[in-house]
Amino acid sequence: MPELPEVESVRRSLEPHLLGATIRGVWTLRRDIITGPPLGFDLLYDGVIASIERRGKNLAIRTSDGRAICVHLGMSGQLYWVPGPGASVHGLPREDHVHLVWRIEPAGAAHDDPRIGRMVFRDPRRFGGVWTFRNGRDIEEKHWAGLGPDALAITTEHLINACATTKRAIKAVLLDQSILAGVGNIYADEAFFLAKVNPARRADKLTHEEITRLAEQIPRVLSAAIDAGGSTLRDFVNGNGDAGSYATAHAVYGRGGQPCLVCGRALSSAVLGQRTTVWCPSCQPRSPGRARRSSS
DNA sequence: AGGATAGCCTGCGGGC
DNA sequence: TGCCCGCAGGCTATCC
Repeated sequence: MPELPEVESVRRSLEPHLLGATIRGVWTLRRDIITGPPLGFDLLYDGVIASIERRGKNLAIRTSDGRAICVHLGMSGQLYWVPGPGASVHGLPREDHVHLVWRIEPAGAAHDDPRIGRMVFRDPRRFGGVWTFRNGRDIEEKHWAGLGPDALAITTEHLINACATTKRAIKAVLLDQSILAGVGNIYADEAFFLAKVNPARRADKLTHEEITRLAEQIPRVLSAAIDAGGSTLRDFVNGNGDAGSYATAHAVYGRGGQPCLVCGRALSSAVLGQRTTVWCPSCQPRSPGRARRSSS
């Protein structure tokens, strides 16, 4: 469930705790969520954190000596800060499904400095994971090489080109991280509604006007969701344990059968691109340019 | 080769 | 109350 806005909320909330601080301890409670060398060294032990970056739904944490890790939250992953000194899972608010813990101290901290804390990776469903890189450049050059541009930086031209060469439904195209990185099921449906585009339409049959509207609405809805701290449906929290409020703004996601907020007609729901998809049959007609009745 | 599909995994809600 | 089933979903592997 964490999509671009949720991952960005995590990034922003962790950044002040991490930058310039040193990793003084690493506890691996579940090794099989790690891809790559799994030693403490590979998980940035003794490194000074230089940056925490995001591309699509991925996070990269880099140390000043060139090491780096990539964190992906999958759908139930959490990366959060627990203030205060402590080791491993001892004293954590939730100890189930915790897979990795880092002890982090800011520069020059005394042993009881309140800025000391732990960063915790927790992932009940284990669709997420951590990738280690002794050479941090391998993240862009290898691990992220197959990702499309970040969805916040989408251009109309890029989307037009991507749509021209595929017969897939536009919904499947937006979910394809090699075309655009960061959009998942929630924000895809929201962007389709705002752009008045039917998600089942074949990508190569879309008009330039429709693609232009999508290219405008995708970053718009993502930015609005970031400003709200993301969407919390069940258990998403940012790095400080705070829920996001954007779920209250969802116009279509999770609202199948309920009235369209614009026209009042019942929203349709169907599986498309392997994902439950919700849209308004009146506001997002199958034929562009003219709204008409259609069977749900 | 592009595109569709199965599988990974746990928690939760609905139905009985 | 308790059990079983279906569903949720990002991504990879595999099949067609």
